[in-house]
Amino acid sequence: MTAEVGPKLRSDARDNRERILAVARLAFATEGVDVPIREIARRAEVGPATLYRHFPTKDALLAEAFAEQMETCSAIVAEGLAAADPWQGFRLVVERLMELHALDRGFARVFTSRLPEAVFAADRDRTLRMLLDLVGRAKKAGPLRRDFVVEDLSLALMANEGIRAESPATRVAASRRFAALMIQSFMAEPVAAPLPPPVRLPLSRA
Amino acid sequence: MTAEVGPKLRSDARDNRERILAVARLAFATEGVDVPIREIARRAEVGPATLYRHFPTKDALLAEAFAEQMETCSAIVAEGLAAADPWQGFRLVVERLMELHALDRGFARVFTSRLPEAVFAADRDRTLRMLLDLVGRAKKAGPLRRDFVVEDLSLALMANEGIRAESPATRVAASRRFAALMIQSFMAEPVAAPLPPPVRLPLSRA
DNA sequence: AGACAACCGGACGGGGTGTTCCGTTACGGT
DNA sequence: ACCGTAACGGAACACCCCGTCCGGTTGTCT
Repeated sequence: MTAEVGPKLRSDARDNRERILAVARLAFATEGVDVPIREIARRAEVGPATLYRHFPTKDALLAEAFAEQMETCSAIVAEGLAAADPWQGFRLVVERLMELHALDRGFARVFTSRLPEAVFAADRDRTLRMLLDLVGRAKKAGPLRRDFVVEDLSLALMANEGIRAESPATRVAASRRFAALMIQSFMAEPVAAPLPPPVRLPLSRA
Repeated sequence: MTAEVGPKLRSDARDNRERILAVARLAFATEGVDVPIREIARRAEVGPATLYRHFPTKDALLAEAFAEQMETCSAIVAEGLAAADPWQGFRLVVERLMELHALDRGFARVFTSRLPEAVFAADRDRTLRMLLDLVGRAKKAGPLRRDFVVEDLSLALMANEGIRAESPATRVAASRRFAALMIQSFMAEPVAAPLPPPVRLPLSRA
């Protein structure tokens, strides 16, 4: 997964490459995908040209930076699929996916778009297929409403992306409550369950 | 509301002003608030300077352009407040607010931000106060869950804003289903109700 | 009809972004 | 220690955005 040693890189080049990726991951996660390339280069103490030599385009950088997050997504769904109770598995998947997306603003954006041309398409489709399986089981087990479709989870993830807040902490808190609400709405024979604490959203500027 | 004749404008100036506003409303609604000023000027067949003479800043244009939408928001809540059944009123408010926000991308953004410095603050607060009243009644009447807070509606509106789609039609359709789901999750003693048709979201680029 | 004020639009300067050119540096094998 | 070459980074390119200034044009009032 994280190997791809490919062509032998010079030591300084390899260092730079990894430093750029680390900086980019942090920046994209906390500030979103709109962080300028130059800024990432600056923080990695590297010239813009160096960055472009390693990643021929911004999409390439995004793809590389989010590869592990994409992997995490698959892992989350796989884990949910492995749960004894399909409904609890589904529920867990929704909660953890939303938390992941709330923690990494950039990844959320990329996941619900098709920014890196088709780099993620395969992974995403694989994940969605697993999810389809899980949904089927959760319906058969009863608690998931029959008219639920996988697209509803995409919808929920997109919606989750709309939640903005000054700090990551409040964003995650808000996202948690939102996830709980969505799960409520996905139940076939719902029973009102307690929610995570409400969050006051102070109308950020962006 | 829509009067404010203020200083007598020359006939051509008044024409331009209204044309700019019409174009701006359309552009902001369909493409969001990030439409460049110059582009709006171009579509209104007017120079940039003319636009700036009428609206000294982009925020001023936004404020003026969305004034009527803001009014509509108040009207929607007022109407919900006037309904015989508070829960039906609340439900209607949620549905209509979300539809309004889905129809007007720019307004949704402005409503959940504080872009025009404090132009909308008063209206928004007034609307929120009415909403608070409605929420109280809907709780007292029973169907609205006790741990619901007004911030949950803000949350839902923000989330609604995250729903992107190529065409306004699919966006509205998706938003409608989303609203139905959210309403489900707001019920104190929920009973699974049928949902609007599911929507396939073809992963737009933006 | 004429004259003045108000209005118009093209052009300007300042700032920001993704991407590329090219002269310089320094790694690493001999 | 040496030197070929991979890798570097600052500057520059092309594009887009905002907000302003200025000389020409047009409406309106006498």
